[in-house]
Amino acid sequence: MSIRHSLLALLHEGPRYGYRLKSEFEDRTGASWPLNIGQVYTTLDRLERDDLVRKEGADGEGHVIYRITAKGQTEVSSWFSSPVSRAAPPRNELAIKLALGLTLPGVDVGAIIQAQRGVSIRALQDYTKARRDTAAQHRPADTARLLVLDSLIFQTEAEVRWLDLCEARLMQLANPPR
Amino acid sequence: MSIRHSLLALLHEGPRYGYRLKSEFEDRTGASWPLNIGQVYTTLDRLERDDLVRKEGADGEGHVIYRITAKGQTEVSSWFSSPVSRAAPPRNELAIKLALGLTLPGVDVGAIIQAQRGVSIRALQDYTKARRDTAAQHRPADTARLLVLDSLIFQTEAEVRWLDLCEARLMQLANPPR
DNA sequence: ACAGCCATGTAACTTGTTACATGATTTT
DNA sequence: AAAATCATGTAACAAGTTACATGGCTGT
Repeated sequence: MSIRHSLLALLHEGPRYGYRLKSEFEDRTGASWPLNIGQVYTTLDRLERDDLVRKEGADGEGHVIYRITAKGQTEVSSWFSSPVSRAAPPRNELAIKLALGLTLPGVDVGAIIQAQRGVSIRALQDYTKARRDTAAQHRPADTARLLVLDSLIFQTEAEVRWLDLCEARLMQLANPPR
Repeated sequence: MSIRHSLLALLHEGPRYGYRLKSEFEDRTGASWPLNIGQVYTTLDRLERDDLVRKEGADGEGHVIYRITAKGQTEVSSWFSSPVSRAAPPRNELAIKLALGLTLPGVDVGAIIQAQRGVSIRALQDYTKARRDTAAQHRPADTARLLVLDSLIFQTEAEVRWLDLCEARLMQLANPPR
């Protein structure tokens, strides 16, 4: 539901055409989450189907403009005002992999942890570099991109620390304290 | 692809029937990620379609048994031996919401942050309680469940700290340093 | 008798993803 | 002249989710 709501939120600011929605989304969230342009058009079709936006012919330059409806505005407001539910957190593929690997014979969990730590630390460096390269202006879009990068950095740091903990717990399992 | 691979991984240990796969998955990952039983059967159908498992009539008790194929075993091995890619991290709905909210007029980002912090801290308490209640035996399945809870705890802690940072950055934006 | 778990499935649906086709305009 | 970007769309598909239907078996 992220893309759906994101496009709707951007349309809340004013009528836009598809390609511009893609640009604006990426401008605000950075290159971390690229948005396939095809996805934009299919999502717009579905938003229109659900009466959240209306397709309007063409503007001066011949662009196909979409305008948010009253129902769409209600939807955006309720999206922004309701917190992201932590009742059913998204499945964490890494955690699942380690948890299952631990209980299955013939899986070298230690090797998985080490390989993953390498990947995560490299990702962390990339994010940190991207963060340095992001203009520290005080334009909202810059701040937005910084926040997204910070979020990825925090998440990845937590992942690395979790991997360390897993490794420690793994040793406990190998040498169980009597 | 998580569920697909999880079921395949469990079948790697030996032939199973659908309902048992659900139980074993939840036994190892805890109640954090419930697995809808319907999902198990549809996923098994698709695994069979892709020649990763084979449906075998019935065992002694009349259960519909699935057995992993050679192709399936290859798939499981490559899943366990390849790290989770951080090249295209899953979209973080919370980060998107804040980033967009920051650039849009009429969105009270401060309120979002506070509401979200409340939700996250409550989730953190629930996870911590669940962790205390989880048997600290040295059975692999217990360790697995502990690791999953630790993962959720680490992630949520990181989220709370990130929210604090967002709040601080928000004030900077409101009172830009000359 | 009733609730709850065990057990198997189907149908309809959602979001998201990719590949493809097409063409105009702009930059190198 | 060629490459890149702007711009719109369609078709096919994947994974995941829910609701529904069905029935046996077990414990209270």
